[in-house]
Amino acid sequence: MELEITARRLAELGNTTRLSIFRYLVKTGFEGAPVGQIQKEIGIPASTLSHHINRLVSVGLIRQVRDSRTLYCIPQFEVLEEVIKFLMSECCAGGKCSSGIFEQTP
Amino acid sequence: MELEITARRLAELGNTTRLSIFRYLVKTGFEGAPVGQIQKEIGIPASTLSHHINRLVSVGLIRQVRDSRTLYCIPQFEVLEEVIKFLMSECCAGGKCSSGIFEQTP
DNA sequence: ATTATATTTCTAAAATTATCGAAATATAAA
DNA sequence: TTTATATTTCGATAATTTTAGAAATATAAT
Repeated sequence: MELEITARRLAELGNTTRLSIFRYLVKTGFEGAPVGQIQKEIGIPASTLSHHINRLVSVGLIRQVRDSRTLYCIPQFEVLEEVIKFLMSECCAGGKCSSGIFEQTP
Repeated sequence: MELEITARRLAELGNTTRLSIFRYLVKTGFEGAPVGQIQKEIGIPASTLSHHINRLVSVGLIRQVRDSRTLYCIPQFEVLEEVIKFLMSECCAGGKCSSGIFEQTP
């Protein structure tokens, strides 16, 4: 179950366009950014952008809030954290990582 | 460039079968496991498994070492680390994560 | 040499994803 | 109420991925 949802989230992040979108949103922080602003940044047709944003929303990596005509996309840091945690579990946490830079504080 | 390769790696991890494979290998640690052992664990046809393993190899998440007839698959923790680092950059490192559990040691 | 084991390559079908123009919807401004 | 802005839905096509049986290869054991 957790593996399934994590795989889906990783898959959604595993596309250049979507990773760019998500990264841009992360850069904008907690307020996120309107779809139109993302479009200016990424430079793809609105329908294509909408499709990719929907996929990110579908796995919870983005939440949307409407302010009149403008639809804000807000990155869900907690969800990203869950993904990172999954990747780290049994790896860094288990002391298997070479560098140790991800050692969790006890 | 970094975004491209990271997206490809995320995409490879973003498949239930491959994530299971990779996770199993991570569990086995630095020695990794033979293809046949993975097959017993995951339970899919050899040709399908071979395909998925190849994809993981293609992005560097797995390295293969042959010992006579047996081909060992070894998880590349450093590569996984790179992926995690990318996801964390401008997020946790920038102090945007809610929990702070990923705060890097200064 | 023959047989057994481990794994891959080939091939082909089914499923999913990506792309984008055109039309539709929703909300606000004139 | 007409027009403009912001974004989505529809529909269709191209591209990629997934799946797996059958045949091939590679290496070792008998």
